[in-house]
Amino acid sequence: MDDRLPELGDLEREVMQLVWAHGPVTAEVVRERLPRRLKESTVRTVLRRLEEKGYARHTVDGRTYVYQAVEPRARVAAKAVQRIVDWFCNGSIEEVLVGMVDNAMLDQQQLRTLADQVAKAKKVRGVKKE
Amino acid sequence: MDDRLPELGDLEREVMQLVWAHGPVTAEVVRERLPRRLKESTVRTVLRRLEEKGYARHTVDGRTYVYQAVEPRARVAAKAVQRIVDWFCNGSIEEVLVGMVDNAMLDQQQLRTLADQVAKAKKVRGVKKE
DNA sequence: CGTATATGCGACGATCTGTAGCGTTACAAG
DNA sequence: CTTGTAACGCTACAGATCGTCGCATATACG
Repeated sequence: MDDRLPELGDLEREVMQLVWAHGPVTAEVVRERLPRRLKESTVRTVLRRLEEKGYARHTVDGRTYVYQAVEPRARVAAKAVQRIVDWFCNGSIEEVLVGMVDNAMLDQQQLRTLADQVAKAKKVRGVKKE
Repeated sequence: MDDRLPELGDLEREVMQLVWAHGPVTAEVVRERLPRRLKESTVRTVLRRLEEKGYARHTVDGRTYVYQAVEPRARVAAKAVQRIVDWFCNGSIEEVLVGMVDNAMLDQQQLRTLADQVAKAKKVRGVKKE
């Protein structure tokens, strides 16, 4: 229940972004969307590694592999943050938040607004829950 | 004003924790505090790399190097989080927070409490500012 | 059954890390 | 001044990642 996903390299993250952005995708689609022009095999290797690392999963359509994210972007981001919190602050989220305010990345009002939005978001789909 | 600190390895992070925990320290002190028994040169190398990466800085006391953190732990953690937010969510902190609530790492009430604590913390040392 | 095409595998060089040996230098005692 | 000692930086080296491919292979389709 606590799968620690491995870190991603720059290209890997870039590709993962595409997978998240454009629903299920094929290596070819990813290749087209990428800013740099990479060889098909490069893209496929990245996709495969992404799957090994647990970020993506594929299904076969004819003879084509279609990849899609295992977990939504927000959840993965949240886990990454959790890891940061563990590494640096013994799990004290508060310390991090304070640091962010300190660093002017976020102010109290913003934080409060977030709390409201989050509450609302949760309520909206809170019933079905997973 | 936007120095992106490089990532740290496990040992590097462990050592950095010690630097943060026990004020200015020498390689010897770090070595003693570490759980594993490493050679002095190993510790020195890590400390030096930590300095190259911008996490620590040293001053000379006699013929001994005394290391201390460049930035407080909370600020570094905050930057790390900021990076995550940029990577995964186009800078939308909200999305991450929602993800955390979703992931049961934190609930709305906790979030609200944090907002209060943060506001208070800021007020306490808000005047003198840095 | 042959051809085109999508796939996996293996590889290579660059970088990062953990870990340490070693030559060098500065300071204190003889 | 010479020498022993302690602290330092430098260089190294093996193991893991990552970005990037070339290539042999498998397979749907005509």
